[in-house]
Amino acid sequence: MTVKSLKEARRDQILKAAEKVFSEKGFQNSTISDVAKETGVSDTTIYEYFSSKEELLFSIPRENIELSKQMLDSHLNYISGTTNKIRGMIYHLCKYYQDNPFFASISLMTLKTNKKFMETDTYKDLIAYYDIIINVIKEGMQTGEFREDTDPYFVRSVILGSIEFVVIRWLMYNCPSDRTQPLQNVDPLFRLVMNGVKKDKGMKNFNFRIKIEPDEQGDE
Amino acid sequence: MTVKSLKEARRDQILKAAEKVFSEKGFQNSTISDVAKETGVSDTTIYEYFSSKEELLFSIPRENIELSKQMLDSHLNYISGTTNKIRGMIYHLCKYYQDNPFFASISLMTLKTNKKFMETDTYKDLIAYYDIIINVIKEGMQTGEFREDTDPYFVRSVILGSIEFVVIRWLMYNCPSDRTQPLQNVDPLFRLVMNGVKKDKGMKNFNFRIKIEPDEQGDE
Amino acid sequence: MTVKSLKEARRDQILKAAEKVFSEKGFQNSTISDVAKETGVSDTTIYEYFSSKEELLFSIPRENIELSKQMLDSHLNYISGTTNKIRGMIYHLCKYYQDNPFFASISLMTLKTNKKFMETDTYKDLIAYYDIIINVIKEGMQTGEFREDTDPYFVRSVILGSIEFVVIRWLMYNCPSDRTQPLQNVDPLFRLVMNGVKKDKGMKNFNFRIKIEPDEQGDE
Amino acid sequence: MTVKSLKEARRDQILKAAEKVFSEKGFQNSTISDVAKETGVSDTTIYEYFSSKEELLFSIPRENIELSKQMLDSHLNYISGTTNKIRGMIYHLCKYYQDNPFFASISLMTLKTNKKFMETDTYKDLIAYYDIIINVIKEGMQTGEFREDTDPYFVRSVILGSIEFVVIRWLMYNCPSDRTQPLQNVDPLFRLVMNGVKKDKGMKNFNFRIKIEPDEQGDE
DNA sequence: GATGAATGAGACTTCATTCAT
DNA sequence: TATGAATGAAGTCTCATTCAT
Repeated sequence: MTVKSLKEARRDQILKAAEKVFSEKGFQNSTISDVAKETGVSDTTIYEYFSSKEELLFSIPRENIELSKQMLDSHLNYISGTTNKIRGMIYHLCKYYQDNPFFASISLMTLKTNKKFMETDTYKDLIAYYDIIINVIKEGMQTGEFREDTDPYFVRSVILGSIEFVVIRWLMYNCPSDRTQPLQNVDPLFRLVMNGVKKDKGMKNFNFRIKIEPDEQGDE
Repeated sequence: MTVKSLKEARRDQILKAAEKVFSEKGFQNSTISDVAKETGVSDTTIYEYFSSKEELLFSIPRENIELSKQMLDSHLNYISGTTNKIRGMIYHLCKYYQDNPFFASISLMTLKTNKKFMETDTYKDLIAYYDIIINVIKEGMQTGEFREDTDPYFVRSVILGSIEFVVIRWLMYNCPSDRTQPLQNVDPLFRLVMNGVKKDKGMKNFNFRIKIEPDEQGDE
Repeated sequence: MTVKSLKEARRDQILKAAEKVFSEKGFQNSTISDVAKETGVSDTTIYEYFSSKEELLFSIPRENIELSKQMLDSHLNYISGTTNKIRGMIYHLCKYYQDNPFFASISLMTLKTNKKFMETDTYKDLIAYYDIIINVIKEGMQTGEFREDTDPYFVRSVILGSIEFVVIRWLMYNCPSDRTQPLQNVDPLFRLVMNGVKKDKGMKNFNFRIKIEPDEQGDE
Repeated sequence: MTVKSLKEARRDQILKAAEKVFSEKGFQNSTISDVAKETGVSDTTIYEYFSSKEELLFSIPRENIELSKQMLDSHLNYISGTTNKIRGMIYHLCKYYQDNPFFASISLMTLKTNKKFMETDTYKDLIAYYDIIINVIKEGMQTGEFREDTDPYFVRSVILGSIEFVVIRWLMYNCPSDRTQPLQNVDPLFRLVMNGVKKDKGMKNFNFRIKIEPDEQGDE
């Protein structure tokens, strides 16, 4: 248990305010002054904690990523079986975005297409974070749960792409509490992915040969 | 065959230049002056053709969408069977982005998250464009090719989300000519989606007999 | 009877259009393009007739002044007696402004405070025009109708100042057809001015003796 | 005695500078940069105190009107009799313009014909200010000093119109220290107005009968 | 530690005006 | 004669950032 220094607390306040402001108005349309007002301090104070507007932006995901990663790790420990882990990951990603729309907005709508962000350490953390998915898929391939010809990177792209797509849509329509919520897509996505990667049960549990014989009556 | 007026030709020049500039530097980091230089005209001339920087931005996708739609329609005419049409669409979307990376960049990295763009007619055209996918999927469900419990909107999200994800990645790494190219994902994506929506061929479309024989040699 | 050449006719069209446009939007807020549109020609055509926007502005009063002067001269010929002439002039000034609000607006709201206009020949014409008032007053002083200590320039300032004041007010409220119309002020102003300049009829023109007798009946 | 904050002092500096600059070059021909240079600050600083060039313009009259009103009120307290008050007002108006030619210029040559200014609160204050004249005239009518058929609004128009006319002339010729100075017109204007509104002393103070007898010697 | 005050840099946009057809 | 096309010059305004208190 860490007692946060005042300095840290103030820093967090600013980060939360920036997350909100940037998320609502967009990074480019937000001013330091907006963030300062939201925080309740003066413009100058922002610069006591962050050297530039951009650094402030890039600081936002750091803790979110760490937190999300911790949560996911913790949950995966409860889960055995790669199939179940895949679902756990999909669920967690959707849930984290849904519970943190400000972060989702900044992450998916600002940082994702920011080349400078790609050069930060935080981006490397993000990449590392997403490697969990790769690892789980590879694990599934090794245990024989998943097909050998699975391309883990492609599968990850489908998972992340689909989730990000629905989250962005949801954000663009101001996060309605309806069936377009991210979490609604968990099981459909899980099933689709599993269909793609899982070995056919029948194929898996039995070794057999098939001889297909023309069916006399045919059926188009 | 239409002869373009000088005015139209100049307008197209500016659009092409803007597409390039906005794509390379990002919309917010580009200036009208940059576009003017790229076009080879003065700043003022830009305003003779577009009333504002934003209008210039929003004008970029219009023709791309029309063209892409025409091409897709034209190709789909050659294809029978919804399954094949799905592949045709995935192929076309990937190909159009891959062949037009400037447009891809603006479309996916700037406009996709721009709320004002959502209010334009062009956005409505885009929505209408993407409805093709819905219609094909529904068609497949009606003909019995696809499962009745398919959610066309979800499937479309997966298709578009996955494609957009890999295209953005590719763009962020400056469009390398390697296996990360969008078109590389066509068949994996097609197969994954088909696995999810297709009725089991064996179970449905054919009547056949299976003779299961003990496998002497084992099976890898 | 002069037959106006096409050139002259076109020039007049432009002048009328400019008068309207400048009057409605103000000179500074009007563009050459506005005038061109109002005239129904291209921007460039304006420059065929006037070398600059300012020259166009300064050309507007010329004909108005000439016309107004002709009309006034013509009317004054019908009038004998300086007193009546004063009224004629006040009437004419009010009437011309009331009948030509576009001209009034440009004259009183734009040109009156434009130092460059003071250097034009048209301005000299205007000065000459207003000298009519001086001359009439001086004439009245010579004939003994007006007091010898009258300051013609001051009187003219009162006449013009009062008229311009009420015209500007009327223009600022968009020329309502009510009692604030310029012509409503003709007689009040005439009377006031006459009170100030006329020799006291009783005191001056006649010698008489007064016998003051107690008033038996009282007098309210 | 109020100690002005630095902020207020700086604001006043800017206002004074703007008054001078706008007055000398005209509002439209002046730039924010001109005002900034005259103040001795950067362009941006102007915007710290005024949100736009127009707001800066509209802020100029506020304090002048307040000050002028205070001065007039204070002086009127020393004066008894509406006749004397009328003179006091004419004197004050002329004097304030003469002592504050920058303000006079902006007020009479820029704001007077600016429709947007008419929508400001400051304009309402101005209207209220000028109502003093109306009230004094009405007072004079009630006390019987002025004629019952006096139109207070017309009289005010004459007073203001005449003063504004001579002030503008004086300003247009760069405020010479000669007989064209506004204050030179105080008594002529006062006399003229009084002639128009005052009841004839003789008529008022005495009741008498006049017998007019022919004068044997004749006169003039 | 916090901030009030100030600013440099630069962007978008407007418009009078010219040139070649 | 008329104009379509183009532009140079300039101005307002914004904002991230710094400095001195």
